[in-house]
Amino acid sequence: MSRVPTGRQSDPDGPLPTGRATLRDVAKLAGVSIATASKALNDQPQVRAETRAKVIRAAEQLSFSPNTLAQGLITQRSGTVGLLTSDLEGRFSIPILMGAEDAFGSDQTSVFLCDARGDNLRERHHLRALLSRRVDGLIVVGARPDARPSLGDLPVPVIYAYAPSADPADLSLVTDNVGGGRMAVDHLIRHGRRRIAHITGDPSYGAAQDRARGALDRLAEEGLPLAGDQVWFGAWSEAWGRGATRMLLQRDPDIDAIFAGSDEIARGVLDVLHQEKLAVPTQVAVIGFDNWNILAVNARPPLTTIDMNLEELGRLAAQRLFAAIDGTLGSGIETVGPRLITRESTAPLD
Amino acid sequence: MSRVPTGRQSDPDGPLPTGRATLRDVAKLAGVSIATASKALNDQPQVRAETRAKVIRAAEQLSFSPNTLAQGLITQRSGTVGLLTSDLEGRFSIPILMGAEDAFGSDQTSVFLCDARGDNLRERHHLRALLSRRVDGLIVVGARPDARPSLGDLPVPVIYAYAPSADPADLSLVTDNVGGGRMAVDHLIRHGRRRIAHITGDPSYGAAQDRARGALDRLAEEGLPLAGDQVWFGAWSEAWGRGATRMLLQRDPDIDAIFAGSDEIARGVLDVLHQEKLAVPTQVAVIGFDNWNILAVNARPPLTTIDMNLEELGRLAAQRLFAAIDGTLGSGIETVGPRLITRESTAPLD
DNA sequence: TACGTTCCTGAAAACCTTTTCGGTCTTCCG
DNA sequence: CGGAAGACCGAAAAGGTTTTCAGGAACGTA
Repeated sequence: MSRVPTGRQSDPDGPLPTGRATLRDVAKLAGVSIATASKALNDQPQVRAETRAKVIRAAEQLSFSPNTLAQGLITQRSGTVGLLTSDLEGRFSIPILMGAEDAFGSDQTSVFLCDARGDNLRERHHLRALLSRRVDGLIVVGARPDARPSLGDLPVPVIYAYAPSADPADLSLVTDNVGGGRMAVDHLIRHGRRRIAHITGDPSYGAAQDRARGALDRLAEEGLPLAGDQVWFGAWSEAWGRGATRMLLQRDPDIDAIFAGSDEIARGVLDVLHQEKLAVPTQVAVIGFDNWNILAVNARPPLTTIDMNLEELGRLAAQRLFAAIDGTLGSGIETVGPRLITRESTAPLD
Repeated sequence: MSRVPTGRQSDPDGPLPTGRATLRDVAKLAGVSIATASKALNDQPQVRAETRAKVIRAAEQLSFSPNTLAQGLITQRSGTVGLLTSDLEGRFSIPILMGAEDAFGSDQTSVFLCDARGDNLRERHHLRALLSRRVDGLIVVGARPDARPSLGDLPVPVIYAYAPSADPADLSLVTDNVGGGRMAVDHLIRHGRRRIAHITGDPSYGAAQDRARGALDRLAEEGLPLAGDQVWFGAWSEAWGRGATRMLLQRDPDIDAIFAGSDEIARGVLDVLHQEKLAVPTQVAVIGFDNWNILAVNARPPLTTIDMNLEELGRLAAQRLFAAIDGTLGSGIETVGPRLITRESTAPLD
């Protein structure tokens, strides 16, 4: 049974609009006025069932599809939002984007994607264009999880995702890196590991600091020392994972677990452990961070890791934005909890 | 020196619109009619310089930004295009998207991003929504580089990128996999390799077949046999790369180069070569395919690979689309040539 | 038959901009 | 000084839809 597109909604079963029929055409074909046609298609009550059926049939015949531009003009709502990102190629904006796309039903809201490529000027360009297009709201995804400058006062609600706004009056949604670090170490401890080291990336990243802090907190609670005497900060690369692991093993050959600050680093760690004939996970357990599938699943053995729940973050951003479009927007920083993905690189110690 | 937004263009130096001023407001403030205001801001000639200045000043004061919806309604051109993809998480749509975004100047055209997640119904949903939004054109990015069903006749031009349309009346832009395979083997031959093997992915992928064909063609030209007696088809994974390499070495320990059908596979190949104490590139050269940075750059040693030039493909798609919006669209399949990225995993044999 | 309800329908305004076309004012030439 | 040409400006229509409000038809009741 096939219905006609009504207002914003649309019926996937109907034929695709091949022409450019307008409401006027539908009305003429149905023998009613434009006003009646509109009401019939939008489920307004003041139209007789028989008339409605006539209109619907006409709309189907012409495969009418309402002009959203005109609707937006009159309702003062375009049904679009802008997603302004700074690192499309990076792996962070994509899951967020998917989560957001998911949360806005496809026929309710469409997403304009803009990549500023880290360039401030380009960001302003995009912003101008989006506002000109009368987007109903904006999601800003930063390149790295550290505070970024606020866009200031805009005529539409803005949500900062992944990278929080520097202005506490804005609403930001970020991942809980402290909790993630804690969760990683907790998992290792539960599996009987006692000599846990931590190799991570660029110390200028708040995320690196936060994950380390979470890890140290959890160790402290358990009265355990950090193996290797220090947090091994470096770079977010496999090469650093390899180098740090070598140094670490030299200083402290007795470790039984390594918490890597990213899956990339974890790959380097695994590589050197193999070289040194240390069995994973039986002798040394390894846990990564990010759940970057291509790296984690293909690792040898597949990598236990912390997933930052970025899709969830995107979904949440969309929901908050949606709520804010009518009502008023909150402020401050909200965090999204991480999730442990267990694979084979960690296992209970016998 | 600061100019006001004029028509479609906008000035990044100007203040961001904080309010919702309309042309009427600008006209009133400037003491002219709406028509004159419009003409002044759009660089129409029939307005005195002095008047124009007045209007521009007023527009600046109100930080006016024209309502693109209204413009679209009247010009019958929304200044938007839809990008309909099936694998956002995959690595293929992103570069294409970036190329396309790049080619459409940000203030000329904005991109609606829709991910159908491989679901046909969802694709039709998105399509309906996009047509309702009166996009000026459509780029369809398939999930894998094999022919996909055509969307049929639509009121806007459509370009199929990466995965060609099954209907030859459509215009498709794809990468040249045969050329890529040829280029990879050519590179190895030029570096003095004579015993070249090929390990690749799922044989049901046209891309796997095409790359293999290109490789074999080039070998034949040189009168060289394929080392390992066969093309090693399997899966697009590191694990297969590892497994195939082991089998290959058993059958033919004397190879001096391996062409991997993807960077993922190449990583598996490298892994086993290390285990077997075969030096790369001095004893065995390895070349990958895709130039997937995270895998290729971090490899040990960094991986020479074939880049499919996907950004270029996206840029080209945007250009073709742009041209088609006024004129008429071509048809058939156009290919984009690949590019060799030389890193350290291949080197001349002494 | 006249009148008050109830139910439907349609005319028209509104959203914001672009563009055409007619009108006014200046200027210059004869 | 009269008139033509040119420069500049504004009224109005158009684009496609939603929504308000007034009017018409059918019906029941007195």
